[in-house]
Amino acid sequence: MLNNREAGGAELDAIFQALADPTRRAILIRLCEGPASVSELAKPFAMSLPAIVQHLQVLEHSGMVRTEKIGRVRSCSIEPAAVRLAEDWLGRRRTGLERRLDRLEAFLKKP
Amino acid sequence: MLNNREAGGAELDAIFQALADPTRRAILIRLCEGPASVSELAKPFAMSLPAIVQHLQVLEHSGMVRTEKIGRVRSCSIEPAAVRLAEDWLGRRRTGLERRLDRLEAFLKKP
DNA sequence: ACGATTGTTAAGCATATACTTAAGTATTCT
DNA sequence: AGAATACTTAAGTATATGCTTAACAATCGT
Repeated sequence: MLNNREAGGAELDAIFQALADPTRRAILIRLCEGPASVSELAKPFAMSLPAIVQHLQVLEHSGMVRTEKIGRVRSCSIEPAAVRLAEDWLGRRRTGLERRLDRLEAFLKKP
Repeated sequence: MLNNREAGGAELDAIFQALADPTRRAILIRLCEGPASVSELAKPFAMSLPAIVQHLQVLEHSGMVRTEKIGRVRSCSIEPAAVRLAEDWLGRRRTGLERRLDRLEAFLKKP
């Protein structure tokens, strides 16, 4: 049987899982502008603060967000390396596909 | 409040959700090699056939896989456009981040 | 010290996910 | 026709997810 290492491992599980929710994607978009506190992040949403904290935990567990508590405020920032992990996985699929389509094209063009 | 259009919409929900499972990612990897039937796809896994069919339904709902039944066999193939949708979303985050880091760098280098 | 701010913890709930087994349907082969 | 193949459908189950409210810390400004 295939294990999940071949498909990219538990790290990608957590990353794509985190990306699968629109609230979490919106949080990531916001964090691309720069670090923010929990309540700053929560402000745009019609959702309780604990709900946002839970989303942040999912994002942190995925490695795409890092948080640090200073005094009473927790500062959240994005971790580009983890984001790139997901992008790279998709990129590898695409290049695999392109290779295959090139071979197909070459085959069809044979004299 | 932010709606999920700003975060990319329900289409991305389904795509990232589909990507969040290692079995489904392994199926996608296999489909990059070319189309396959349901039981061909199922063979590498220690899982019942209905379980694989359910994974395929998730993938199909995400738009990343297209299936067509011919006779008694259902042929599954990958849909590169949907895969690219996810990659592009991540790419936009990265370029946003890079722009920001460039601005930061420029600021730090000011005389 | 006191009150406001900022976040945390816990419990509960409704729905969704990832499977299973058992029984069915449609095709193809002989 | 009858048996084998390739799914399909249905029903059940265990765990995970996305929220909620209520009550509890910790820290900061005055």
